[in-house]
Amino acid sequence: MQSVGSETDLASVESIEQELTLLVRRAQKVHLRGGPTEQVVERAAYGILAWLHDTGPLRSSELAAHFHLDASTISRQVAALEQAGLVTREPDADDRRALRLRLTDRGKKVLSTTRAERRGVVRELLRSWSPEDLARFASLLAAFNAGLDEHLTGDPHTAEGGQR
Amino acid sequence: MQSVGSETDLASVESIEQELTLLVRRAQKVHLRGGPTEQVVERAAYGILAWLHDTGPLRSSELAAHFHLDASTISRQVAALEQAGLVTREPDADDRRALRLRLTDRGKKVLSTTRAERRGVVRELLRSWSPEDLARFASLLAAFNAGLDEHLTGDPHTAEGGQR
DNA sequence: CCGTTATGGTTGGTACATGCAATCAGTTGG
DNA sequence: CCAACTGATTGCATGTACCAACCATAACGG
Repeated sequence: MQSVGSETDLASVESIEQELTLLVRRAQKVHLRGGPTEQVVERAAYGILAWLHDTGPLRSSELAAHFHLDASTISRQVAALEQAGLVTREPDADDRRALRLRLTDRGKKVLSTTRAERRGVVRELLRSWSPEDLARFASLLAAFNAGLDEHLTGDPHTAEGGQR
Repeated sequence: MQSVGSETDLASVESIEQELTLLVRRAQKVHLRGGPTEQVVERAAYGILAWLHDTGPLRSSELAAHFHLDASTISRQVAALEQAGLVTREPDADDRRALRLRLTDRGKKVLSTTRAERRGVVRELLRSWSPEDLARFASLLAAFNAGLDEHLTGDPHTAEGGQR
């Protein structure tokens, strides 16, 4: 048998599964205001603003692919963001069905304050961590996300218990 | 000043915040059936079953405290679990207002298959990781969760940007 | 040129997750 | 015994998400 995985590995996997379950449940509560006088940015909207900011104008479909969400979900969230004046939907010259989403100045400002606040919470949470652990955690999280992305992108069934 | 945090640390924090945002969004999709012929266990219900199994009979309020959720949320989810025959609500002898929640045999069976399936996905996702990284990720996640727990338990406001 | 099929996006309907406010029942301490 | 408290449930509102149906435009094939 090729690299069975020691008992220790299994214990790690079990522990990771457990902690992830808890994390996903609890982390949603760390939901923040867009700043002192700013409007609230929905948890879902924050991710969109951030990704739009970091990667430039995108189409709805590209956002949906990034988050592995249904197009309709993105559509509604984007509609809300536009309503709030945080993004604009410009017709795409190349394809008149499509729209390019772009942050407004207001959107950039709201993202910036919200992001600062969220980073502040994370920094506070990790206040006592060593720089090495911080760096490790960052890189392990990124690796995990990459694996998750692949898992969700590829065949959505291969990764079962084993046989089947 | 005490350990200002180097630029590298800041970059790690930013990266961690980013990855967590994505993780929380994406990880919810890894939602599984309770087994081949078993009923579906809601994402929320899985956590309850698992915690109940691992720590023995609990009250609703204790579950709510563990997950940092409102009592009403737990109440509904527990009602659904009872409906499905996965847990029982036994009157508590000490306090007749309270109920002790206990897994049924069926609940244990469903948990066991669901958990196996989830662990299978995680194992698959982490297939290529070194044992060291697995162990590190497990322990860092646990530490992060502990910090999160503390943050949510304690004053829900102290962890702002910094001064204030 | 049209049909046919494919693609980008929106809208209707539905389900789950969650919080707050109100309520009920039982407990505790004057 | 009454007041204040606590465990739990229920009503109501909101956010997140999916699927199915739909509209508009594109891309192809006669």
